[in-house]
Amino acid sequence: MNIGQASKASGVSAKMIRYYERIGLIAPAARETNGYRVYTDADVHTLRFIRRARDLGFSIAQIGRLVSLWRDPKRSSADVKAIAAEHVAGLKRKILELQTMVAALEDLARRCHGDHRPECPILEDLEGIGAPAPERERATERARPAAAGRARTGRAAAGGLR
Amino acid sequence: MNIGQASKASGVSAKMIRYYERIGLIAPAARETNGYRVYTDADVHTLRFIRRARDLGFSIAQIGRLVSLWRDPKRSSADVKAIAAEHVAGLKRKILELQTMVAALEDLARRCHGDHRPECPILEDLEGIGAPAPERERATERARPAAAGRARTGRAAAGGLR
DNA sequence: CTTGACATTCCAACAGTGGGAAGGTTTAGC
DNA sequence: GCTAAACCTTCCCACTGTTGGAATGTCAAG
Repeated sequence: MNIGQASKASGVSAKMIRYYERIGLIAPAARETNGYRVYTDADVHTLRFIRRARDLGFSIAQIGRLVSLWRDPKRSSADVKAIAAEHVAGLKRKILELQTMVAALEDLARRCHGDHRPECPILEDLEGIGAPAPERERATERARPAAAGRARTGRAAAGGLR
Repeated sequence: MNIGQASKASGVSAKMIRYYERIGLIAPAARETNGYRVYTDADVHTLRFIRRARDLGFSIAQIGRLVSLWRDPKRSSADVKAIAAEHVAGLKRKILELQTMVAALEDLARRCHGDHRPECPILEDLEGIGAPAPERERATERARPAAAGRARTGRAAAGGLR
């Protein structure tokens, strides 16, 4: 089976299959004399596993661990469950973060007339009008009780969630 | 004011300030004779605006539009509101996507013993045991009613959501 | 033999952000 | 006046995944 067939059969694009091979998530495929990669049904099975795991939002690193466990007959289901739990925790953190944004935005949007006039509570909020205290160094010293800091850090980390 | 002070005053890292300048989100800063960037209070104000917008999850592109509107005295609040609404819609889509994952994962985790034994419903799901039909081209033809397709596309796009 | 559908590799881009190197400046202390 | 620390500058790389394209090679059908 060529990469195109494996792609169709697994739902993973050929580009991604090559990428997964390159980063070591899957073993290098065998090659035909012409250099074409060859795939077996077992390979497709693995690719489908990966595809499904990606659909569930697991990171590549987590999928690597899941695949190892999957291949290991002596695995403990506890180890699998731990990875899932870790991932769920990350998802929930992310969801909360997004929900916080939605709540703030919907509140602002509700108060915005949304007409031809320029006055707009959304811009006023971004501008910092409604901020707790108007001191000069507000942005750093600000009351934002660690929420700001975590939002920052969380952003990079959360973006890395996937 | 040097970039370091502007960074502290705005809560935007110096790295990011330079980056925002490079991609054109903010105008190139004036330079001192030594080549150092100089910032005014107005610049810091803009940076704080951007910072707050990032905290609310707006993309750089959206922030660019928001800043333009902010600067435009003849703006319509409707335009601002539309950007916010667009963003909220994206956030909600993302939240739903993540919640769907959480629901599936929690269901699987609930059914997983999580002990020393290898049997694991989580791996079985990933493997495709519970899949609707075992035909060869399941993954592509699959009933996954556009949810998979959107998840795929949505992933790149959603990753790009913020 | 040509054409089209494959395959290959390599390079770039996306969104943001952090890290660091290699170099120039300024400032404070001595 | 010298030195060290704390700045600043530019440039390149990394991350996460995924897609796109270019340049080139191969195979099958007409």
